[in-house]
Amino acid sequence: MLNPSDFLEKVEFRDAALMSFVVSAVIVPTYDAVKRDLGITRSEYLLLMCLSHYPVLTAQDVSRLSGRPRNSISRAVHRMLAVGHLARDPDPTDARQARLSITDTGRALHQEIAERLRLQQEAVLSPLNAKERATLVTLLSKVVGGQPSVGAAEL
Amino acid sequence: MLNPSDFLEKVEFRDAALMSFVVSAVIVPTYDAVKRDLGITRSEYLLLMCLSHYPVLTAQDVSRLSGRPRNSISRAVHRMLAVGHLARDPDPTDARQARLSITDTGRALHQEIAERLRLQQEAVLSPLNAKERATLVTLLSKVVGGQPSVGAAEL
DNA sequence: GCATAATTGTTCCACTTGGGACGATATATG
DNA sequence: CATATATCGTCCCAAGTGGAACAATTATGC
Repeated sequence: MLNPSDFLEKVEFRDAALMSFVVSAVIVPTYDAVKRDLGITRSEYLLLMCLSHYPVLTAQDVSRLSGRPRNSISRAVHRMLAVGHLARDPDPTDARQARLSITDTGRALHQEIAERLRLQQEAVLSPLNAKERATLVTLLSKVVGGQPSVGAAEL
Repeated sequence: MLNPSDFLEKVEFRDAALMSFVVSAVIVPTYDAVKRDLGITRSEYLLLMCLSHYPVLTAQDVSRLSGRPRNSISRAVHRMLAVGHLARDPDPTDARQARLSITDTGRALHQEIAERLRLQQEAVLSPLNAKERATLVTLLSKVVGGQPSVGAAEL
């Protein structure tokens, strides 16, 4: 029977394909489960994640951090506002932008999702021991640090 | 100014995020350019890639190899047939399925796209020397080989 | 052998996505 | 100070996506 991983021995850009395979193994099943169980889309989670790590951001900030277009963030903001995971206050110094911050329920939701992703990451990377794991992170960090212009991760 | 890579030091699943960042740096700009210059979508390229590595496949085979749903493959097959990058012959032993194969122009197109991806991969991974590169591949292969059930890479 | 189940490829449709344009506001320039 | 330019958030719309149902065909079970 044909298998998706058969490709990894043939593809012309094997290193990237291997990494993509590993990333997908972490993210895809987890997001499917998150969407099914919690009703949260990827854009919405990215929004919560951004606000979990920065106390106040504008929608534009989130767009730049996450690499998603502004209209996607705008939609996510409205949904998260409607369910109370977000607070929005007008910026007193600039009426164009609004100051977004996460609520307690939003933070709890983020932690639940992040924990799922972390657990799946541990499961996928379990074939590596601690030293190998450290080496992997070192190498990846070196690659990221060497990029001239930075895009965004497709989390 | 906020930067997408700021996240990589904060995110709860850093290893996967680092890998995702690197994969995106290879794939996203290249596919954008391929779509702009050559008018080929990701599903269509995946179809050509599958058929470049296997002489004859059914649409179902391509679906399983690429991890895309069958209707996406069906659409891609029709488009690639229309522009002559694909040939389709009925299977004499099973009238349900059709035998797909790539044409010379399709193969040339695949090679053009694969070369672009390979070049971008080399640029992104250029911070690593040959030994580091080999270590990275070894570690990634170990991870992939240790997965109990295999999904698909999001190429 | 015949009814039932499974498989292939396709079509339909609801949903998501992101580019472009827009009004409102802020900044830069002359 | 006035006008042009830039930025923020939003809305509209075309394009892409994948789930579900479907007809045609093949495999399976009794």
